[in-house]
Order: sequence, then structure tokens, then C-alpha cells
Amino acid sequence: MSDSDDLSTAAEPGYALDAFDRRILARVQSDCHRPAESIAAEIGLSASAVQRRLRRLRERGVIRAEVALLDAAALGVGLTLIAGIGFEREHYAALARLRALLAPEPAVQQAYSTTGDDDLVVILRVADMPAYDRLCARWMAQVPQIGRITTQVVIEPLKVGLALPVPGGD
Amino acid sequence: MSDSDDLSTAAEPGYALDAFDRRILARVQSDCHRPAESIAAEIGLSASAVQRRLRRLRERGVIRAEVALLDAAALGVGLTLIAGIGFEREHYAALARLRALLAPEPAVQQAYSTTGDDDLVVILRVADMPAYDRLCARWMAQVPQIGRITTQVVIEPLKVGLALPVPGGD
DNA sequence: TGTGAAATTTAAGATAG
DNA sequence: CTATCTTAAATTTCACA
Repeated sequence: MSDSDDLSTAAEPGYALDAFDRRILARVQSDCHRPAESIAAEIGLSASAVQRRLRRLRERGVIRAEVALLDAAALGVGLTLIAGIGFEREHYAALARLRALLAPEPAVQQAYSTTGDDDLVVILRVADMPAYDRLCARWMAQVPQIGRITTQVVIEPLKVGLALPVPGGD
Repeated sequence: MSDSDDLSTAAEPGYALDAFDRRILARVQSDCHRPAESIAAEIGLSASAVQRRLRRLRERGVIRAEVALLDAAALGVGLTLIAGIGFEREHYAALARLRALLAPEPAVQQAYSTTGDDDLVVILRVADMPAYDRLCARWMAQVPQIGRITTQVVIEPLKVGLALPVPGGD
């Protein structure tokens, strides 16, 4: 129940978004509590049309979830870290094991499997460095084939969000 | 209006969250449309008490925003990239200029100022590589002091979310 | 904090352009 | 597909004890 955001729910293709959909999406992705009528007035549609579209967008999975964004400092997880993880070629199979380990971890905000220097890039939020140390120690213990973990400490999060660019959303 | 998530709104300290607050937060951060009564029943509180707490949490900035998470593929921004940006020591002042440039960029999902190999780590979503090329070209043109941009292409987003770990939230 | 009433919002259906 | 209107249900807001 803790983590809603694996990407298992992908929107079905085949249905294109029209300009109205995009304008609705641009609005709910910055505030999903706005009444349909308020959106309707802004984009020139009736409230029921907006509700109909919202329902369909949710059903199709275009809207994946509606969530509250919390203040990290208030929750005592003020430390953000970016970890680049690399595997040696001969242990590449162990990557799958680590992936399975990372996703359920509450401290893990995001995890990306990448090309380039790292095999995995992980963004995490913890209370302090000792907490991060404990995490790394656990991972290394459970997946000893990890080649290296390169950690960057975040000085300041300049922008933190998941709002996607919506082409005709203005 | 496009980007709600710079961190300008920090929750005021001085008010501690109690166990009820944390249990409420843990729930709304995975679904902010849940009726207060449903949450209330789960944590053993009345619906209006939950509403009152939600309002206070919003006012204090503990709840920073309530937003819809959209499907990247449906919006045609299926390509995720992680860019590490570095400056030479003598051009370090130009970093502030680039920071100001990055935040308003719709393609920029997150930007972190970091210690370590990179001065800046940026996660972005674009339609395709040419789109990314254009972005980089613009940045390099507007801030020529950029030393290097090391790009990692995301093969697969394993976990994408902003749900923070909530200590007593179960 | 809880209870209960009022106001708002959502949801669903029916009709028509 | 849309707008409008109607009805019902669900939810939030606000008074008060």
C-alpha cells in the first residue's frame, strides 16, 4: 500500500488527447481539487463535459493518480541524495535483484535504470547520513555484486515535481 | 502557473505532527481524493477531525500541493534523461544563471544542486533526442560557461514518485 | 474532540442540438 | 461529440456543545 508509483499502469494508446483534454490535464496536474466548473469556465466547456473527460482520462490511465505532495522538512527527511550504482559486467544479472529491492524502499523516491556511467540512478530522501549509510550497507549485504555506489549529496532541491510538459495546455 | 513545485513554500516549524497527522499524511499522499470519512474510519477519528487536520496541514504547508500524476507516454514525453552539469571553478558564478533558467523549463522535472561530480543534476522528460538536443543547445548558448553536460538515458523508470517516508504512518 | 445541519461538489441520467 | 437540466448522492464546511 505504501508506494503507488511503479509504472505498471500505462495508458492505453489508440486514443488521442484533444486540446480540451490537454488543457484539463495541465490544470489538474497543478491542483487536482479544483471543481470541474472552475476548470470548465476557464477553458470554455460545460462542467459536465469536464467531468466526463476527467472520468475517461482516469479510466484510460492518462491520469495515473491524484496525490498530496508533502514537505520533506516537516517529515524529518531533509536530506536528499542521488546515488549512481554500477555493476561489473560479470555480475550484471544481479541488477535485477537490486531493482526489486529498491522499489519498495520508502526512502527511495525514484529509481531509473540507465545507460551511461551508471546502471542505476536512485534519488532518495533520508533523515541524515547515518540513515543513508544503513541503507547502503543493507543493499551491499543483500546484493554483494554491486560494483560501486557513487553518491552525490543534494545541496538544494531547485525544483521538485512530476508535472509533465503538456503541449497545448495553456 | 505552470510549475507548482519550487520549494519556496516551506512548512513552518514549531508545530509537531502527532501520530494522527502522520497517518493522515501517509494516506493522502497516495490518494488525495479519499473521503475524510474513509480515512477517519481507518485511523479511529471522526470525519470532521480529519478535515480539520487536513486544513491545518495545508495551511502550514506540510501538504504543499495536491496534484494529478499523468502518464508520460500518453503525453508524448516518453524519453527520460538525467543530465549532470559541471562548471569550471572560474565560471562558478554562472551556475546561478543556469539555475534560474532551468526551473521554469517545463521539460525539467527536477533539478538538484549537488556536491560531488556534478554541480547540477537535472531530470527531464522530452519527446525524443532531438528535443533534448535543442534544450541543451539553448542552455549552452545562454550560459556559455557551462563546462560539461553528461547525459544518461533512462532505459526504464523503475519507480517514479514523490511519496515521502512517513515514520508513524501505518 | 464529536455531532448535526447547511452548502458545495460530484455523479449519473435524460433530452436535445 | 456537445450543452443544459434534473435528481441523487457524496463530501466538505461550519455552527455549536
